[in-house]
Amino acid sequence: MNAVAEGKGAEAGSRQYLDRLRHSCAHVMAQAVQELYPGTKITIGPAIENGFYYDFDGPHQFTLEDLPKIEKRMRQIAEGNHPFSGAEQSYEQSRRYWQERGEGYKLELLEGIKQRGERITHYSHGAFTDLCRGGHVDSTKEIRHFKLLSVAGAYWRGDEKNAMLQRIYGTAWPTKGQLDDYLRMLEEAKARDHRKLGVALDLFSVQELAGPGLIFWHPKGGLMRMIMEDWLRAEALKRGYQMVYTPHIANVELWNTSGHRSFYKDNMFTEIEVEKGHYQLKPMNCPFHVLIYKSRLRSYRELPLRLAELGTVYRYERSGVLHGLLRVRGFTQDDAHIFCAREQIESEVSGCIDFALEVFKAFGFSRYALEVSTWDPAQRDVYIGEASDWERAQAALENVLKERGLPYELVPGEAAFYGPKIDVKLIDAIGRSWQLSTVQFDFNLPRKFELEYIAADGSRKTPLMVHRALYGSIERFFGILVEHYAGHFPLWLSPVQAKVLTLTAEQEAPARALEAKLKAAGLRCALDLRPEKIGAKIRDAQLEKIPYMVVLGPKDVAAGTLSVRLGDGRQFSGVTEAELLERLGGEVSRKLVASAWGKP
RNA sequence: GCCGGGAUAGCUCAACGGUAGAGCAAUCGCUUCGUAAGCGAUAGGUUGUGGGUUCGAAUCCCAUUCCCGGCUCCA
Repeated sequence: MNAVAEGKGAEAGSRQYLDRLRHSCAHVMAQAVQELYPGTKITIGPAIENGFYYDFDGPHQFTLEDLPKIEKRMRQIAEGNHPFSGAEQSYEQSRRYWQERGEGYKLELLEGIKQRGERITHYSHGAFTDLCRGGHVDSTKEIRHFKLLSVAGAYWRGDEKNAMLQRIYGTAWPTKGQLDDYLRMLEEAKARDHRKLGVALDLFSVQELAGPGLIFWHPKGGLMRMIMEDWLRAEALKRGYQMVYTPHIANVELWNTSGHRSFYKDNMFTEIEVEKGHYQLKPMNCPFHVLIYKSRLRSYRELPLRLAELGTVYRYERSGVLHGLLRVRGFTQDDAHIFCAREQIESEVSGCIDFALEVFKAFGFSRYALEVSTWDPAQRDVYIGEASDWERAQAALENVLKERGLPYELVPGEAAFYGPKIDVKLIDAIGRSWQLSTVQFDFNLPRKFELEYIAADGSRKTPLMVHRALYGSIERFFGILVEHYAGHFPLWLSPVQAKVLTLTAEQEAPARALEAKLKAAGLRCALDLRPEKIGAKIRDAQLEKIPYMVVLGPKDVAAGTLSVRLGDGRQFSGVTEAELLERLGGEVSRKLVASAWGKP
């Protein structure tokens, strides 16, 4: 047996070290599980984004209650200070080893390794050995700060035709501080969960009687959505988009022409029969915008033609994947399709990126990650369209980002079959990333629908089509906003911007007058006249996450000024009505979150 | 769809084979009070739904709907 050297150049805390630590932790977990639950078969146990998992198959059905026991055993193993060591094996050696132990999944993996002609290595620590390509820490004693998090089902090799395995997830970090930070982040994420806040703030609901994945926007959520839509429409018009409306269903012939009936069939709701026609709910808006384009002969002078719509689409999603507002069956896309000439693609893509950055800024996202998904030239046949168009479009996508100095990741082979794209992942307030905005080329539909325009030289040409969505889905974007702000929305989005709280019944008249003035100034204002103590009124307003609380008591009325409390608890006294109005108005127009306002 | 876990008052939860309860919210009174919960009363439930076991089911069994954690997929 030849010892295998591990590449351990990377320093502690690096991505490589984290992966090694977590993967090592997975090995230790596999050992603990096999000791505690004899007869459990091991499969694979990789490091992932923030931790690791191991998939098992066995007679014992794992539950959350098992985790502390497994953790305890893991600690004992880790403290044993067992070095990790690897050794190359012959195929025969390895096969015998796993056969003796009845580890069928390992034998299957071994066959794969053999077929690919890769080295077969076994890695061990203490009494435990795994078929593994390596990547471990030096010793189990480095594994100290970890926690098992959850149990879940997972298909062997991710294929639903295969056996369902049991997966245990965990997280591991080099220091206690990092582990605690991560666990705190998970707690924080739980507290901000848009599904919880959606109920607490009365924003939206899902109704069992209506069906899963269908969203009911309540008055407060609906108002916020309206503000988001109005703002986006106004921005779109400024940028030369033209708003359109299209139907929610269309004859199946449309979907046959577009190709959706073949490549998107599994995600479409089934047919509705009406008289002699068959119709289907739209899963995408694209073909509708294409039909508007095609409604008459187009000239190069009209290009770029930017058609935008807040288009509601319906997609059949399998019941198990639905998730609050983030994954639903009916949702509204801020969809636009830009029809342009080849020489216009760079400026159009640039305009889309510009618009996207404006959206992020407006909603307080300062961090994002960009991905350019290109084709895999080795698989030429799976893609539609001319190679020259692909190359040109991909170059345009990259050039725009380069010119702006925006860092991006190139992901070859990730393009849709109909065109390359830029995806934007937003990073929210607690560091999680969300895929939202997308700018995609579509080489399919212009061809399928035989789109054309008359060029300057009188010839007929096929336009290029760029599909772009910035919010992506209003439902999803809204859900992310709720979590990003933890329900403390900036003033321009807050359903109730200010609430006037009276101390005693004496202040009713001045409070009503103040409310009227704020409303006249276009602010969304509420009034709390209940005969409750001020502390109770403050508490209720805080729980509603109202950004401005205006307290009106006898002293304020006598002085002719107001006492203002901000959502973050800061208080200001002696504020005049004019100051309050100016402050609120300025904050709304500049889309700021409540910030410094002199000294309390 | 699949694996696992759930569903009790508007919300958060208790009761786990023997008459279904609490806090908050709601309603009605009293209290007029200075920055996160004043006091009292009232009302609110075919325990998600349908079936079964049992003298007796929120509790045990089966089916079903929806929700949650994942797999897969994605806006």
